[in-house]
Amino acid sequence: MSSADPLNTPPDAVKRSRYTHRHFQLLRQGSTATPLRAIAHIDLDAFYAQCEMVRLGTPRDTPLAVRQWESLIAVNYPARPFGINRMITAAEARKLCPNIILQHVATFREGEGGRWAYRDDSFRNIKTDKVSLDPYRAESRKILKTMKDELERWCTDDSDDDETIRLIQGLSASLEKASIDEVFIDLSPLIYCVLLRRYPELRAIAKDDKKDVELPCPPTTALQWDQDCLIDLDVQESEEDDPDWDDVVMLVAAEITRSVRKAVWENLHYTCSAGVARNKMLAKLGSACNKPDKQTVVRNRAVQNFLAGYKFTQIRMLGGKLGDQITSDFGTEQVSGLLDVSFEQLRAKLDDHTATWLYGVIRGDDRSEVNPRTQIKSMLSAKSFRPSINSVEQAEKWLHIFAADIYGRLVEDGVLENRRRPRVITLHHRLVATRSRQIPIPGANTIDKNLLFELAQTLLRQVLADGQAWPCANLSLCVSNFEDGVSKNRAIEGFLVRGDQAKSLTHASRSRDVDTAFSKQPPAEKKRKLDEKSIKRFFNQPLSGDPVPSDNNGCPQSLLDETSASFTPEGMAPPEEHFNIPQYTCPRCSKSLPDYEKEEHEDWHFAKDLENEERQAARNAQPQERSVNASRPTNRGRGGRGGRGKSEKGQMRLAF
DNA sequence: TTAGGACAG
DNA sequence: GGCTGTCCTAA
Repeated sequence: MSSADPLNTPPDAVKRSRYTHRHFQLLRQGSTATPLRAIAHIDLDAFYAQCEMVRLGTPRDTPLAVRQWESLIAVNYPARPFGINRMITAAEARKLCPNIILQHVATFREGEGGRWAYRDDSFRNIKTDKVSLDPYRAESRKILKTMKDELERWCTDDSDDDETIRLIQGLSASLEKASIDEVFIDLSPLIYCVLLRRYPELRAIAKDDKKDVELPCPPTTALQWDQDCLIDLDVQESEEDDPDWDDVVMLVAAEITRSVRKAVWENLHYTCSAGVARNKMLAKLGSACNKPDKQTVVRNRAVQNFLAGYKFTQIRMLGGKLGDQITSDFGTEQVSGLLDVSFEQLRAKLDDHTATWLYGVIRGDDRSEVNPRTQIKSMLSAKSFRPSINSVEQAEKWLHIFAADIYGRLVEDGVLENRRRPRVITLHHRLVATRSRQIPIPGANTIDKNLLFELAQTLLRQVLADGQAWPCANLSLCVSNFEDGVSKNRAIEGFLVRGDQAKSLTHASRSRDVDTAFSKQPPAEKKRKLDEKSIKRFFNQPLSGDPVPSDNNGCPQSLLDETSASFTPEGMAPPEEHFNIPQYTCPRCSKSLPDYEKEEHEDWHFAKDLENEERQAARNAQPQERSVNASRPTNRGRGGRGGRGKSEKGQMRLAF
């Protein structure tokens, strides 16, 4: 796309953008297909170390590391010049930097209730204490909440006129918690808002039906990049060229990202680094480029240059066995080395999906969605034994601690209020190889420490009966398969009965939470023995040079069409525009509806998504259709259903 | 549904 | 290396 040569433009022609009205409109729903998409990856700098600095009030320039037994699990930036990293021991760190603060993580201790505490002597008590990462989980929730609030601020502006309000109503950025210290944010809908406000010429065409007409060029000849780290442009590109809309998009994305980082700093005193780019893969690589406390922008015109410098094993999903196999198959670890390999050659060694994905990803094409997941799907409490333990009594002592740990976390998650509860409990046991046993958690019982312990005990007995159990090197207890509590199910069922098409889906809403239901993958055809299937979560859409969208989330091209009758829920849409009542524009299908029908309409989308999900699963013989696509709009729908107070309240509490 | 593995931070 | 967490697949 960056190879389009502006010099080919006839000198007397009006200069047009390379991007069309359609590309711009697709920003609105965060389509993966638009080249104007913008994703941020934000990564907390040495997160556990920062948590301890905040908790202890440590000056910013003081070296500090977080200790877990004799290991270091996080090292702050001031400590790094001393040669301290996560590979060395606490004793070695002390030698390298006598003044370093070595803060041990909080621990549970046998016989001291189910509460963790920071203890001066925990590192001497590896045999009786169990690590607790709860303080970091709590800080992570606060940070996410702060980020979410700041993003929310970009959605509304007091100076917005009615027209703008109508166009941007209901839009928000989706935020994916990728781990305890990382998030992905799909900034596309926010950028749509900002561009509409700042460039009235775009507003004028928002209603235009000539979607494939190029946009006018941005009314600027130079962008102010002085606050960000920029990746250099590809060789054939020049900073002297006038910016196009994708450059403007990146500039706004960087501005929003900066404001999110600023909010986290000002409210909570955490620094973070960020990458801004057109997709998750590039954003993630970008965030690691300038640390700490900086952000890096990978413009579209810099992508080839940026990627050429990487080993492909640094790209997500290629850091393991698959990356190793590719390295040996093609005799190179470099992205640039793989660029010389033809698609046919890739296909000769890899299955079609992997080959297609790899071919795209090393060229900067990644269509994976930002999945607005915030709820945790499993909780695990684990302990490694060195030396190994050798008796049921010892094992059960740990089961008590695991049960207390998990119970405490479940309480924070809302078990007491019946919002969510796990349905399965699993015990993992490791000798040399690892073995596990799982059983359902009886739905009739109230979950408490005792129940968890007794179930764990049952599992332990099964494992013991199963074969050799001692010595045991590692034991862990995990609860998973969460289901939503009654309040939420009632909400779901309440609207499921209105739509005939959704009736068959009742079980889906009952049996798993929304996130799980929509991230399920259809089975695919047989693969090579090497497990390369996990890669499929990146195959969202067939790769194609054609940027025209082919969303398969349930309202395909009709997203932009006024004639989306076939997707209209019976009796829900007004037959015509009602100009004198407040209108709501659905961010999913751009349909205008009276405000009072907003909830029902969103519920309908939700039900439709469930249905599509089912259909996708049934249609698994078609490898190009990935159900991953169904997840984002659905979850977006969830976020938008704030009017349905009960479910949303539960989610907020759970998430943050 | 169950058990186990890959991958990541 | 220890402790999490997510997603996927074979049976």
